[in-house]
Amino acid sequence: MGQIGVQKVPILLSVLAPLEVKSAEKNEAGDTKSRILDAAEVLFMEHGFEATSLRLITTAANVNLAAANYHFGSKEELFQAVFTRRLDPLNRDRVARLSAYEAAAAANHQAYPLTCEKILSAMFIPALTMARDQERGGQNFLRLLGRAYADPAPFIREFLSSQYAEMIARFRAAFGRALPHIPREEVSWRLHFVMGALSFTLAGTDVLKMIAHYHPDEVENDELILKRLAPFLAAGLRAPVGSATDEHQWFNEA
Amino acid sequence: MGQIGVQKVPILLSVLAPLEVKSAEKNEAGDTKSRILDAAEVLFMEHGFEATSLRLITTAANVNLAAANYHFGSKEELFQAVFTRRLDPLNRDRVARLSAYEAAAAANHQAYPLTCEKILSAMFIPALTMARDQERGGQNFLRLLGRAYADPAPFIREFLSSQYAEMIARFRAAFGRALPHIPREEVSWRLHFVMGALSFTLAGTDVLKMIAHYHPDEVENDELILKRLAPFLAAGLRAPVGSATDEHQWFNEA
DNA sequence: GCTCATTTCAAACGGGCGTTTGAAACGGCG
DNA sequence: CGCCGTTTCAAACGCCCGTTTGAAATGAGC
Repeated sequence: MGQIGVQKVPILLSVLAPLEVKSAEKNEAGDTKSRILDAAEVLFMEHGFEATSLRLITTAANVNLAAANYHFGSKEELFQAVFTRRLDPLNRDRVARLSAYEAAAAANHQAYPLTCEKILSAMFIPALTMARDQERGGQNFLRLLGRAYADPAPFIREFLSSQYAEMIARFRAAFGRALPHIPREEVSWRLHFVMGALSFTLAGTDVLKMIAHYHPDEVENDELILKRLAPFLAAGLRAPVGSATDEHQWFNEA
Repeated sequence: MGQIGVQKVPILLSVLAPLEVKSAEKNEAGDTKSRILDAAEVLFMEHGFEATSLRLITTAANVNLAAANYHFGSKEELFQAVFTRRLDPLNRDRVARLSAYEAAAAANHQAYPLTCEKILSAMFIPALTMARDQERGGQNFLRLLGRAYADPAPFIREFLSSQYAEMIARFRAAFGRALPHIPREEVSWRLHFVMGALSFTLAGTDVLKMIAHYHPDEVENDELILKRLAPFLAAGLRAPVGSATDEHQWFNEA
């Protein structure tokens, strides 16, 4: 009866309790909470937030319907839990990798500042590592992430914004140093475009499958896709900035 | 009683009927069908497909709930009607503009093939014209479009895919001619990235407002944003393709 | 073996959903 | 006017939703 209203109690107690790993006693992998998170990750990715019901999730996870509300409080909090589980470590890895690159470059005076390619690889390699690791969600989570970027629900936007704040600030600063001849504001916009192309690509929007006459084995391999995306983005980041006179070239001719 | 089952009847008859423009006799602009489309366009953009109810739409449009099903058949068909009304003319404009550029360039032998910038402007200018025209949906529709790209609902993906097929084929061919030294498959992927960055940008995902320290007047002005996006994309399209040896530069270093 | 906090469970609650219905209102036309 | 196809309307249908409830099961510690 005392489960709601003190939502974190189950979590805290399971931490304080002695570490009993209990092998795998349930039919599926993991305990109830993990099974819910795993099922929710896949179903949110496939159908979106609104179209995925708690009944669908708990049925797929083979747990009771009420377990979702018991462990996570609400559907929104479950959605956020799905993200924090993966996104927090991912962005920590990205920042750590960028810091490692910068430290190594600072030691070797010639290599500072970092190139755009090097900074992009600090963004991409952790994502690729995750995509290759089925136990960390594989490509499911990256597709979910790409789609969440375009979701209009306010709580999703605010949540992602807060989750990304630190990482974005670090990478904007790095790109600013890599592109000293480009105005800071332009760098900000280009970072925006980079995130857009990246999330759109990771989301795997089959809408535009026809755009790329891909080989079937490629679309299942994020690594090959990102190897195509990275040179594209690096060149865009380094592009000369459009001047006021370019305006006519772009938008005012006959 | 005979309204369902022959969904197009109201449309056909209104065409066959004598042209009575009837000024503006309703309190809001347009007839019932247009008012539903206008309200649906805004609400789908703000909340997405699943989270927008027909009751919300018909209330905002000041029409009876049943009018939505009477005129459009179902919620899905209403959604598609919202898109065809804007997207069909938009993509027709794009293809027509590209054809006009190609015809003009063919007359002037020096200017063939078109530059990437010219091809991109054939994609962007019609979108900008629409964004500036409040009577054609303004920026609302473009944001809706950007978000629909990432929507997982199968009927949305299939619908957009069919709506874009012709335009994409034409532009892929144009980019292929503009970039003869780049493999066709690579061009396809880069067109995919272009569409991603474009739709992500048009969707105006406030999630990443913090990425760009934008001036408030800029975020409301798609024209300025696209002027930043176009040079970025043109440079990416022209980027040297990553070779097998570049692989190590990107993803296998320490 | 009893206690008691934690977790699971079946059932229900209230409400919003897309859609359908049948009657009423409208409007051009013989 | 009376007809009849078209459109509007209030009401309802059946369904699924997120959440809550209170009891049953569980299991470690005294």
